[in-house]
Amino acid sequence: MDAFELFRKLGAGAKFDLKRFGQDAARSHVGEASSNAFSAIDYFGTGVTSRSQSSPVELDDGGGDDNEEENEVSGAEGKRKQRDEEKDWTAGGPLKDMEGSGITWTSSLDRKIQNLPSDGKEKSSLKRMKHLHQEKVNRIRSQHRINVHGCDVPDPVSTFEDLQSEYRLSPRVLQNLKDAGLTSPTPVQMQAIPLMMHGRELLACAPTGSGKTLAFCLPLLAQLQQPANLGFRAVVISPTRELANQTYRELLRLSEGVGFRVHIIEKASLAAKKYGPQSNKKYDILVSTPNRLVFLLKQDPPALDFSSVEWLVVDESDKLFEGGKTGFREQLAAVFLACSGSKVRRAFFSATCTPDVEQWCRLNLDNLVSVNIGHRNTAVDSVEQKLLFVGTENGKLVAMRDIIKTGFLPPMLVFVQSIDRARELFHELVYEGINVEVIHADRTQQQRDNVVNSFRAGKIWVLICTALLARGMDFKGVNLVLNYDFPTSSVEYIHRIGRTGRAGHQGKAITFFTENDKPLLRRYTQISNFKHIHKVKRRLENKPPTRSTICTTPRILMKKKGKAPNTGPKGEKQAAGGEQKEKRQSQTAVLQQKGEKKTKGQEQKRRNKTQKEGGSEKHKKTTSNSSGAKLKRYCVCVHVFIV
DNA sequence: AAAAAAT
Repeated sequence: MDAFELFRKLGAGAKFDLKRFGQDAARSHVGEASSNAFSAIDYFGTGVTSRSQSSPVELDDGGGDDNEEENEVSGAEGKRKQRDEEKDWTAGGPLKDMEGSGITWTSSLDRKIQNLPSDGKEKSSLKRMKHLHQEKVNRIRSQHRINVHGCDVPDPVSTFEDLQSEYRLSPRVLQNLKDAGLTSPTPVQMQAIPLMMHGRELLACAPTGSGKTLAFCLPLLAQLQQPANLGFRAVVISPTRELANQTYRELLRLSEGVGFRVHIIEKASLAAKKYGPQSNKKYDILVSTPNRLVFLLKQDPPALDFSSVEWLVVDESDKLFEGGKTGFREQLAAVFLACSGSKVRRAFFSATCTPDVEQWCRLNLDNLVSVNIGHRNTAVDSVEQKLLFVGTENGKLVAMRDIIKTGFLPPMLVFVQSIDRARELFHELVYEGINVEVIHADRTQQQRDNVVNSFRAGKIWVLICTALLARGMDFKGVNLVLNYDFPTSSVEYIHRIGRTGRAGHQGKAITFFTENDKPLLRRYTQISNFKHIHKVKRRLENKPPTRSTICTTPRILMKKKGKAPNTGPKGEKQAAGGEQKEKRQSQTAVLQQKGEKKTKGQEQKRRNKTQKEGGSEKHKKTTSNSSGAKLKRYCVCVHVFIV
């Protein structure tokens, strides 16, 4: 097996994480179950939801990746019920209308059947038609690798137009879809949209870049129908502000001309006035990270009213279910509690799903439907994955410079493990004459926003980032994801490389690994023979080295964490600033060597602009060295690929 | 294990 093959395994997760992480997750929550506020029974047993709990349906995801879980349905009773329910929906049995939704689930075929005269002979032929219809539905599902589990599952929709005819999606929204260049639904959209339109609670698991955002945004718009002055009727929760913002923008785009009021909380302090209970202006849809919601809900009186929420969407649900002292889990629980309305429905979406999340959904959601697209917890095959042995930390830098020098097609995302390492790598690369930026949670929101915008605009070629950007972010045309630091789990790996190869496009991912990462790699892949990987190492070592350039580097990269004692955040920043200043001069020197002369006037102009944008000057200075035009030139003159 | 998340 060569490195490539090995990596396939890593990404495709054959033996990779499923059981291991499943067990880990289960283990880490054992102690919590009784005390954690999110513990299902404590939490929802308090009569917060008045819905009748249908008996849990055994969910067999077919992947066999949750075998270690105890089966919740015990005894013959449960089994029988499950069989009955399955029989019901696979036979395409008649369905109840959703209360109050006014939407009939009945398919067009069923309507036809109802309209026909019903003597005995007709009936039997109709039965046959129904059977054929069900076969067709099954074919569509298997063709798109849609796996559903649950009872009374509506048919998937094959076109967006069907959403208009069957679910009264506004024509304007349909037009907005078309304007955005979206012509037909992706598999997760085909199945999840009808489900949400029927008010069904669901857990949807679909690969990165497969259109999950649209899969919940469309039904929100379609089901809320039109703006109402009721306060928030739908809430979407995301793990990062960047993702929340992206979802918000998506909702704005889709609802353009429909008059929905979509909102995102920018500053919690301003939030209360804007749409607190006493405010006149009522928004329909809210997108936010959870903690600021908790903050607002906790105020006395609460600055937020979630009593009219009809839909609560939890994006990246496995992330938001992370427990522990500092995890999101408790925050999520508080938000759930605040949605006190009787008709609140919940939907969970993610590319990866832990048994933990699934079990919670199974126990707590009303008549859960679980949708899985393809195999669970796998990397998308539209990403060409490569694994590169670089020996040591220094080797990473060598290989990184090699990639930059040999040529690559920007933009590229570079993932590192920690904020410190992000800073360090940025300092290393700032002088390479490329457009590099860095983003992590320690930067100001203004800086973060600027970086994301510039990256979207193609002004940044290399963006160094932490896990902040690992999930959900949809940057069009990221050509390469570089895992500079080895990901700490398969789940993280899947999300990171999922920033490329989206929406059917091709992408590339390279992952560096060192001697130190081997145990991790071995653990993930259960591979003990590194013979072939050493070959890769040799190849790298035989390359005409760019070694002369690394002599300035090790000091920083080898630096141990927790280095300077008693430097608070402030002291640290100042120190970094000083360092930066010093280095900026040397950078200028490099640039001039390369013939990138700039007049003083230009320089000043740029600086002013930078300051107006509120970006950090040190960063902006490097990125603004190059405009879009220069980027193009770069793309042309460097040859496309690497490694 | 680290990152992210309110003011």
